[in-house]
Amino acid sequence: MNNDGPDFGLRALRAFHAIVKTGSVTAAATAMGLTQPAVSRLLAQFEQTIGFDLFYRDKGRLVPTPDGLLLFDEADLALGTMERVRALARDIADFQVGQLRLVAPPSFAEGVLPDVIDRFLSRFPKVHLTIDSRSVETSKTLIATRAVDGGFLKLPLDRPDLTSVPVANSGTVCVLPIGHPLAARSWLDPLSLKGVPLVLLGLGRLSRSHIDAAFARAGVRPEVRVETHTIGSACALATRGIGVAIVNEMLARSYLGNRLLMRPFRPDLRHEYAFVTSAMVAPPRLALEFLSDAKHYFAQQPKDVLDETAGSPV
Amino acid sequence: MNNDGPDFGLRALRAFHAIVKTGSVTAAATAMGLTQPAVSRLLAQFEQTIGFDLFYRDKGRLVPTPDGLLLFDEADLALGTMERVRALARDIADFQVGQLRLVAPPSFAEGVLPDVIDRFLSRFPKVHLTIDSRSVETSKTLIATRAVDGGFLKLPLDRPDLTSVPVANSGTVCVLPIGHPLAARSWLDPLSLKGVPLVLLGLGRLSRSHIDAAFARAGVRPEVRVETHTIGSACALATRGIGVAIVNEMLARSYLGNRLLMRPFRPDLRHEYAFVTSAMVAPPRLALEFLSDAKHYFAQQPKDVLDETAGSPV
DNA sequence: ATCGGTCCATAAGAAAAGTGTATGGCCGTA
DNA sequence: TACGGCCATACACTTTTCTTATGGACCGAT
Repeated sequence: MNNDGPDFGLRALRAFHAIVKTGSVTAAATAMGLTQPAVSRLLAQFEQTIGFDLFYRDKGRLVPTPDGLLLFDEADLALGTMERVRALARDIADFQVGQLRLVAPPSFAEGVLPDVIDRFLSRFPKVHLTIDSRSVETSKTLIATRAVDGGFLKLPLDRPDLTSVPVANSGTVCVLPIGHPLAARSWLDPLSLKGVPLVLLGLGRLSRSHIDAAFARAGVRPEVRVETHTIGSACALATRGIGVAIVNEMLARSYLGNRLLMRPFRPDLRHEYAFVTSAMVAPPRLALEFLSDAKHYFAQQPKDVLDETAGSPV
Repeated sequence: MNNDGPDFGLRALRAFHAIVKTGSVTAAATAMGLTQPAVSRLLAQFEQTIGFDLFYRDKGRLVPTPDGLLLFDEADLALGTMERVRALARDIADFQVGQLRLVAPPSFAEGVLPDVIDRFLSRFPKVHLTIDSRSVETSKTLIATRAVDGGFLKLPLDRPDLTSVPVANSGTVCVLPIGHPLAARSWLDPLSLKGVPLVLLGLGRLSRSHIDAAFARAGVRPEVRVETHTIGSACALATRGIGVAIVNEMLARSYLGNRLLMRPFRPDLRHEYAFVTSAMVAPPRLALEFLSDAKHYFAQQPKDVLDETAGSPV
């Protein structure tokens, strides 16, 4: 590196600065939280290092030399920027600055995340938060490559380069408009849905195959009226009476409005979501903080509509 | 002072900076002239001080975290300004920057100083040099109050707040045009100057009273044709045959040209000049350097015209 | 003039920080 | 599997830096 020129410590420069500012070694010492001899030595050593006197010793008092004043201006600047480094380090440590990039499924981002985000941002107002919605595979790649800091994905995960922490566990419900004949039942199963127009989503996704399997086991052919891809649209269709939507309960709640209601679907198909980060390295601290908020949020959410309506049908 | 925030050393910051720049602890260590464990420790300690990780430990390699990169930019700046402080300190030590303000009598500044200045400035090209000519009293005050760093004054000095170092010792000569009748003599005294038109200077100054006293002792009334105030003008008058000038020999040399010559004046009235600084504090280093050049200059000047023409008259 | 207070410098021992050598773990590659 | 590069830790040693104690110089006041 640059090895020319005198090499002095930060403390020495600070001592010099403080002496000029306060006008005496003693005052500088108290200002720095040191004893007077310590500062005296610091100064003496600093002067010896740079090779010229910073102060006249005038009857025991220190008076800056022209050289000293010349150096002081520059030292003032340098200490200022050092102070900025310290301040920045503190801010980073306190999450006063920073950036967090996450991915989450659209329904997750629309439904449950806003509350978590609200809490998170109130804790870290200065943090820049980004939440994208991508396809599942893209999300996994983004997380694994650390193009984003983390994200919410549905379990199970098939990739070893991802680390997951389960945060939410939801059942499956049927969403139907108020007044629908089946609304009288406290729960629904494939048999009870025989011939009933359905709105299903996620053709090709794992959760969808579970539904299909449940119907198959019951010997019922599902009357799929519409295939869609977001819970929001499925609920919108259900609202208009186009069909009964069979969806993730937790995510459906946000879209119920006042014209829809839920009834548990049986068998109990579970949807488990996890906060996922790259397995390569430790997740960013902000990601952990966000995860903490997410856990907190889910911890105080009603577990399941099944719990609320536990009991026998009608 | 500001005691909040993490306090880390310059070495730690430099180590962090070097690691990011070189990409590895090992490379940073060689760049800093340290061993790898030393830098490793420095980094570990730095991270502990600021409270968050600067690098991912990815399979044994260090990869900067976003936080680390954030801090790096600021650290880069700070180290840059620290480098500027070091450079300035070095320049000050090497007299690559600085200012020297002196005072000197006009004839001094015109006659002998240019050579000294030449030498001084060739040694310290970047130094800003100021030389003023003021009245003797003003000069003393300027020096004593350190409004200027030093100056050349004629001895003796009557003030205890000034420190003087004799640098030049000159005799008194008569300056007369070539072909003047008295040029035949190898020296002149009041008696030989009886009735000869004279050009004298410094009415009221100490040296003038010495000349008057010499004439008085010889019982000769000086035939003063012109009173003037600078040696330059006295010589100019002498050139035109207006009168014989009795002046400081050393200072007169610069004004002789090719139409004047000097003859020692007897009695031998000495003019002693000293480099004067404030007695309150040590003189600035640049003043001492200038003094050194002045001494060097006078050391290789012919001592006195008396020495050259030592011998008997005619 | 002497005394008390202030200020700076130095000495000496103690505490802290920094450094080098040695060593071990981890990973990628031959 | 062995080797080489990289990082972290352990331990002993050196250097720096701190505090306490002390002395000298100066100023103002009694």
